[in-house]
Amino acid sequence: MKSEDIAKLAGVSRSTVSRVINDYSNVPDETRRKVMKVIEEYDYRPNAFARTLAGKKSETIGVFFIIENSIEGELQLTYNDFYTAYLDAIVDVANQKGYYVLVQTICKEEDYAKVNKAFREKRIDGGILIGTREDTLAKIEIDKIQDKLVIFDYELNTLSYLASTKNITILNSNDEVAISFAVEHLIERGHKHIGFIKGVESTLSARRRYDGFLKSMKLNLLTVNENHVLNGEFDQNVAYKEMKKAIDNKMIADSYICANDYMAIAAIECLRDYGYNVPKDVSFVGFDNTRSGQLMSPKLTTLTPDFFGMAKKAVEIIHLKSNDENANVPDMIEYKVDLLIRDSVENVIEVQ
Amino acid sequence: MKSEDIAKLAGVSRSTVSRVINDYSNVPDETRRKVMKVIEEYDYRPNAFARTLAGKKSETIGVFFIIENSIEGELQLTYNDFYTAYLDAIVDVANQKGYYVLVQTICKEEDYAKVNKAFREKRIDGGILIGTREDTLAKIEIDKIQDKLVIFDYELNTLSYLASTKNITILNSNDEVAISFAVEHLIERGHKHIGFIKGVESTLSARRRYDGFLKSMKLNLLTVNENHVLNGEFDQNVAYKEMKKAIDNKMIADSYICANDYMAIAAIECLRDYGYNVPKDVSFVGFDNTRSGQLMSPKLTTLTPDFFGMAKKAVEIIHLKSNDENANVPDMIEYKVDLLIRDSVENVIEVQ
DNA sequence: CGCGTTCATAAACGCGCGTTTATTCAAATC
DNA sequence: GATTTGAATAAACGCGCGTTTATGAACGCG
Repeated sequence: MKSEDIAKLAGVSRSTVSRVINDYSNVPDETRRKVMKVIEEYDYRPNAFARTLAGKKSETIGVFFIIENSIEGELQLTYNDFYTAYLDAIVDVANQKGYYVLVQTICKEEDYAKVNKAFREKRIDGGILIGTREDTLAKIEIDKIQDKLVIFDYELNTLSYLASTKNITILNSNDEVAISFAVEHLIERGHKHIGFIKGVESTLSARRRYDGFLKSMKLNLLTVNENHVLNGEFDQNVAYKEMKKAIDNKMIADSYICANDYMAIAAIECLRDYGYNVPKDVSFVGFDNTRSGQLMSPKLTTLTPDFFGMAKKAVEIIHLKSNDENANVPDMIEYKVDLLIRDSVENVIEVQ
Repeated sequence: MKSEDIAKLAGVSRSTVSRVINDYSNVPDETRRKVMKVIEEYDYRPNAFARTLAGKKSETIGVFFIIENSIEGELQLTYNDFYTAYLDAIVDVANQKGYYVLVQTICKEEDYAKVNKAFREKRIDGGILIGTREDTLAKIEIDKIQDKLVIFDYELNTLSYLASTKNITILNSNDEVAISFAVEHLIERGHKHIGFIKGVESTLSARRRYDGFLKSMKLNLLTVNENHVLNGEFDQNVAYKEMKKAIDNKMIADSYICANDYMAIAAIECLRDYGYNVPKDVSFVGFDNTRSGQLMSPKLTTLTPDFFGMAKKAVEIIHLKSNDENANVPDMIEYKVDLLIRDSVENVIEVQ
């Protein structure tokens, strides 16, 4: 069933059918109704390939996950809840707006070509990059696709370069403010000796989260004890070992803010293994709002990025830009991260 | 840059370029090299839309998640680890084989039209259905797309109908055998009073897992204590409440096999909340190998479906069928589920 | 009545590529 | 040397649709 068939059945020409489908104004109601009736009767849908070939948008968004240190034969996305959370939100929002979503993972050096390929072969209207690293942009044909790109949580140090020369939109979680929520929450509950478990320092997220911690502590006139800052490298095993060291050295803080949930969970496990009670002895605040943190006991108090907000904005921006070359879109938008209070922070009773 | 440009630059006709690209045999090495050189020099890629329009495959696979009881504004896929695990594996395998992956979620009644739409508009080479329910097939244009469909974990009671009349391939996890692994593992470690936490009875998974439990217990000459069978409905909150009831009635089994990890985690939390130790007092085996089970303490012993195996086969079948109408593909394949022994099962010391 | 105008719509062209058919030219056969 | 054969490749057509251009009918006005 193609538009020509519809035209014949409706007793009009193919171009009239096309005008009806694309909602052009210069077609009388009478004719429009006649054509619509046939279209509905035969449940006709235009071929998306022919449409795109003839110049229409593909109505498809590409989502590219850049995953470092991926392990052959292991699940890549599932390993990090926030990857799937972003994807989940994007699929939901995009589908609502009538967009198709194409998913690709970039694990190896040569996988970067997938981005260009998707833009050229599939004519995707826009691409969302998640997990972008410092050198990522050098590996894709940035000039050709820059104004169709939305990047989540991109590296700060290249940000100024980008904003001034490229037409890319960056959506960032405001990690610094997020951490200040955590610090203030702990202070309200009587904590003073607040520690921090850091992520991989080469990433934007880790740096901003730690910076936010230092700033917020200073602002609240609390000192940071070096021994209470552990380097967990975003890795549960490393976090466990670091916490073990702290236990051995008897240098345990009242509470720890962690750069992600997984490190918090590992540290809590470690403390438990050596006889401590969480949250009674030590309190914890995580980051990312993973399912694991939600299910554990005590339920982890954590900081939750605005997955839906960012996904929605990303789709909107791609929609806007693909329909208007000169659409005015900000270079960068920061998204608020919410504190989700659950059960891993205890009230500290002051000793008089 | 299109094939015509390449043709001019190489001093041949467009059809010769096409023959080179599609690897036809009737083109001399000399000519082939000449054309290839120009193609590489300009990094030319044929337009996928034009190719598909001209009759080639779209080289795209659709993945459809049917999600019941989805909550507006909540993450759909992330809520169930195994959804993302399947997706993860499919993206990985499909990308390796040069396929694009299109993801859609089906939450509402009208979303079922997305399946037909994707097949017609996007000419996807095949579709994978995950979370299929009894009435799903009635809601899609099954006749038109049946031989391009692979279904994961489909309902048993309609299986015979399907296998005989439709050309659909079903990939199932062998849940019954899986549960027998769990039962035998518990027996080996000295458990005799083995309990079970059931899922939603209307689903294939829940039924097969419980059936497997009953059969395996019988086979091993153990009796099932009715009070040790809890109905958790695949829901962590329900599982918690059911376990609470069991505690109140002092009817706690030595160990529980759970129809999914989330119920196991909730039940363990409940026991802990009321002073029991897991695994010392009560042991647990979960199902699905979620990240949460991997991270908790004690690490959950669980049954893990063959995500990669099923994903690989699904992609292979779609590839096969889309290249050979009469390809001989089995109606159903059962996949082995592995027991992943971790720390949530204790050795029971016999009292002499 | 004759001519310019406007509106509805039909016909024609192009999107980029695969494939079928036609053409060319050289080698081989008689 | 004339004719056939075959390989190489150029030209032409179709995939289904959007869009531009052309056509024709209806209308208004002098």
